[in-house]
Amino acid sequence: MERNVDLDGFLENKQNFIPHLSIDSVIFGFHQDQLKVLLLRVHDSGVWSLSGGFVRMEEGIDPAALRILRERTGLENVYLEQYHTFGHEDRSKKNTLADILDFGHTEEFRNSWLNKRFISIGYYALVDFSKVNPTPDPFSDKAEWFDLKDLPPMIFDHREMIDKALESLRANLDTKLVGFNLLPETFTMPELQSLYETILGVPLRRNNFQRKMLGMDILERIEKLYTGAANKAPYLYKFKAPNVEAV
Amino acid sequence: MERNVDLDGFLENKQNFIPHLSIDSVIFGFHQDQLKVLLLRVHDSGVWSLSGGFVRMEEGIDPAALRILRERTGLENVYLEQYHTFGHEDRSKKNTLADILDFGHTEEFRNSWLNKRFISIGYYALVDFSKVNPTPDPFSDKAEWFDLKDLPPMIFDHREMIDKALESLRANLDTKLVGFNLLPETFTMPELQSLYETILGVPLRRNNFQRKMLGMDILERIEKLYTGAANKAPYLYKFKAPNVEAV
DNA sequence: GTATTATTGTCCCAAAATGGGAAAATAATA
DNA sequence: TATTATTTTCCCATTTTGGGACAATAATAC
Repeated sequence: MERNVDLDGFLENKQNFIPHLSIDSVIFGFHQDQLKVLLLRVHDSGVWSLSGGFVRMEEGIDPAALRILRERTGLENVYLEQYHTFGHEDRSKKNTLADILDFGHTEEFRNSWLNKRFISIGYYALVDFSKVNPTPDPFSDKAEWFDLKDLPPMIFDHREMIDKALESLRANLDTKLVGFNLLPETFTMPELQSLYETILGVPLRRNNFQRKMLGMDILERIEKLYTGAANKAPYLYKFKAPNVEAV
Repeated sequence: MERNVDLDGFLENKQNFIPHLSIDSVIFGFHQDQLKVLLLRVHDSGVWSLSGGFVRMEEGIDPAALRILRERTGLENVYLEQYHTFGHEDRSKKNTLADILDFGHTEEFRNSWLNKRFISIGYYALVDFSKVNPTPDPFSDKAEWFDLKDLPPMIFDHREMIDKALESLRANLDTKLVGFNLLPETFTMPELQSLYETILGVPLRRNNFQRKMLGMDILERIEKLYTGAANKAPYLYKFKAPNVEAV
């Protein structure tokens, strides 16, 4: 079965990437009170992967991660954080690309640098869901958001990479005040609370949550009110400090 | 100037290491109320480095880090934690080995895989100072403990690697109860407090520190008392949970 | 208009955790 | 037996957190 997958120069590593080393990013978004991750479907398969890529010989790893992210989302300024490097000896031995992609030049692929053992540097990105333009890469034919609680089969160890990214995000949520990067410019207090509840996986109390957030003096209350329903309209807030600092 | 530095097979990568990828470990110890790091002196130079090494083609990165650690300290079971991967494009362009080591086969070295750009996975280890047997590696002629507040000139970006490791250690100190790995089996409360004060860099209150530690129900009080001076002898404690869990 | 309903925003008090001073205990020495 | 230095415990004031109740308000129902 011949599939028209264009790996322009990839198989021969014409772009001069560092061998055995990759970058994978868990792209988090928040939509309809759910935490989402952007995944790529490996060509004509039921197997999905994180947004990944390789590091050029003269390129820093942070710039490489940002470049890859730009290509998958269209976004220039994203909050990005390196959280763990995955290097178990057989992390890429299950659900390998060679197993999934059986297009024409299979033999060429199996022997190429792409089919070797890889150590992958894990990043997670926090983006404004509505601003993302999901774009597949040469290994995939589709880019789609998935609910974190309903993930599809995934390539390699990408499932564990997501789990660990969520763990890191949780740990950083309070200390680094990082959640705002998942929301649009302005938001209501219930929206912010829902975000925190979803990430942490626990319900929080309205009154105490509001007290804590306002007490930190990081929110600016926009005077205008929100369009609404048959009840009191919530205020809109914006985050005082500019979003996006990490990396 | 010809120096007798034996890099048996290193220059030609006979051991089949993954190119462009290294591991560096910040080995922390605690001695005389000071936080120490174990450093290696690059052959006949005033420049020092962390304990580092490379990953074999079929070897996981955690086992590789443990192997390197074993070679430098003689210890089998050490608390080891991966904290950050350093991959700035010119992180290895200052104080390079080629600059420092000017032994006979300089030309061979300059052209070898060792003199290329490296991405380094950073670990930190917490060890019982008294149990370590410091041992240099093929690139160094001396292994020595340094006070964290009095570090010598260091190769590459190893100084920043230490700074960032300390940052991570501080962040993990309370949540992961990791400090006990720096002490011997049994210790007194003032010793434990001194450890915390030294790592965190702030003075703590005796009474409240003790309340907090005892309140967590992780310490077992050994009934025997400590040999002493002209005052009340402190109790000895031991950590209930077995040390060494990470990695 | 007035009452109703569903939320949001605010207030208050009890419980728990923390800061910080002082007293009790004790091992050696004078 | 008193003194000294240090460890351990106790206690109270302050701050933070948990949790219930009430006031405010935007649309709808009457």
